[in-house]
Amino acid sequence: MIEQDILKFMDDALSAEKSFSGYYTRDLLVLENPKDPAHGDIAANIAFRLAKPMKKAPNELAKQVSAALGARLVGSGLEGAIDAIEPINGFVNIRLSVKVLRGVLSQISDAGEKFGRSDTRKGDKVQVEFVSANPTGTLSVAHARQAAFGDTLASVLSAAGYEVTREYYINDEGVQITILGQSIYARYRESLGDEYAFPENGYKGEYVKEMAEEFRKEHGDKYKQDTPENLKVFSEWGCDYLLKEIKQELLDFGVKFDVWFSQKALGASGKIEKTLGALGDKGLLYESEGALWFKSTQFGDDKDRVVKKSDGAYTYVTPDIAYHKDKFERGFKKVIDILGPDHHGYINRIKAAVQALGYPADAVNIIIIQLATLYKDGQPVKMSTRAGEYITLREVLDEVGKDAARFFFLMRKASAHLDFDLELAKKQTQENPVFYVQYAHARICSIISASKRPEDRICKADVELLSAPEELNLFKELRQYPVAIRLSAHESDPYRIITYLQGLAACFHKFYEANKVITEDAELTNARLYLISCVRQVLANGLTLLGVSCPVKM
RNA sequence: GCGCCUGUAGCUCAAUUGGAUAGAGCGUCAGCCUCCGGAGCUGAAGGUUGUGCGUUCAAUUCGCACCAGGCGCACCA
Repeated sequence: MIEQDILKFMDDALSAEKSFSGYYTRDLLVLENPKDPAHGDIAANIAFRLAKPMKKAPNELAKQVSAALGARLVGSGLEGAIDAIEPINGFVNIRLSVKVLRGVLSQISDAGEKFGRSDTRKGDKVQVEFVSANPTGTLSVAHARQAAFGDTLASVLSAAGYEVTREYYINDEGVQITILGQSIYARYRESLGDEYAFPENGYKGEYVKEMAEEFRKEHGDKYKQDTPENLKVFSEWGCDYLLKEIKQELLDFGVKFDVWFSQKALGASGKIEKTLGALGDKGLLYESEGALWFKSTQFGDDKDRVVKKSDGAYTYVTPDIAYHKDKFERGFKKVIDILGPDHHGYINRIKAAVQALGYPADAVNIIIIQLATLYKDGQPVKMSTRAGEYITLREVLDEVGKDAARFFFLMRKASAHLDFDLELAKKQTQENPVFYVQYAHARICSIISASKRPEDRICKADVELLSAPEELNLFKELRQYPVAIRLSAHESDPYRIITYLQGLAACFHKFYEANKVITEDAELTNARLYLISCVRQVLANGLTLLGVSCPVKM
């Protein structure tokens, strides 16, 4: 990469410069991309950092640095790559040559769908756990955003070179599952024509009635007696039924998990007891008021937590602590938990447990995904969990389709509330950002097809013919794609890919308005077809990362 | 009461993690099709970045205190 070469060149030059000796060190050298094109392609703020210790004006130093670099440019091997090194406002601005900027095209056509990916972290195992909704109902909008986010974050990390596992933790035993079984059972009795009291905290949704109906069709009145054995059958049947539905919904949303991890299996393996044993051996457990407590305050939690209630049952966190221990024992260096905003209070508990078990606190990264508010006709769509009424993932999918849904859920950073305008997501016009980006892709395909030259026959053309301002802008924009991936992985948030794609699409549309691709000039036509096929490749790479399709026609 | 998140143009949001004149889309107003997809493009108007201190050569970004909104604070899951 040219940035690395320039960094090394500058470091060598500045280290050798006598007037800076004693002041300059490598860590002061930071390169950035100026947003104003008048400031060149790469900028260094080194002069500001040297100003204080050297007691000199920044711009004075910027001039000195520029002169020192300029003097060493010839013979450095970079003389063809750098057009200018100039001090402005205390910054040292470097302008790359058109030749270097154009170089991105061959990088793209050589790497193809791998362009933007990196393998520098090969072997770093990362786990992304997300959705993990209790199988007691279908998935909601909140889960939908978590699903889009988790799946795409996993893709981004994988593009950044990590070895990623997507995992879903199934809460397939415990109080909620018992209540689910009771709820189905009650509806089952109703469908058999019996009077039967519906459980107080039961699941009141319509789907429970449908499930009971289904169950009755399968088994008749065979499970009519309300024995504990029979109720267990309802719990297990219901859990399996809903899990199957959840899996299908996620598949339709383009989300596929590598591992479905069962809490029941975790319990059966004895790992929960083993985990408590491990904590006990470290002296981190104590008994009080008939319950067993974990000294989580030793690791930054606000209060100690009960792990075993006075009635002998585990609390919600206990299996989760064992689960996290199991994650690390499976070799994950980094574990990412994606949770809903109702889990704020949970972060410190898990972090405390992870540390107590001997792993660093930052080995687990807990990301809270804020809620999305759906808007219809300019009005927020009411969400209510009471009486089992809520907007489901399925409804959003049916309403706007997979592409728009995924794109919209990812548009904002996870920590921000998201307004999701259902009308806008459906619109096939320029106002709709997902169509704006897809349109650019389709438009390129259309031009290539009109050129009567199949894409696989478009080869490296005479790129020196490409020098229009809009073409230079495209080179610069294309160069930023790997940066967008790197930042996105670093911040653990894919929204930046969306921002990037919107920018690239805009750059392309501007190019299109100003320059005709297919002309009488065969050489220029070739060169421009080559350029737009590179743009298409990068748009496709980005959209694929998001799980959004790349239409050839719209 | 305590904790987390958010506050930027009329609306929805950016701003390369502390950089240069805070940028896009929608909406408003004014333009661009004999032409590869007008599902696009060009221009104008629109700002005390919630408020106040502070740190810094430099603050939308970091710290503190307020203000406003959202969400959490169980021997529930």
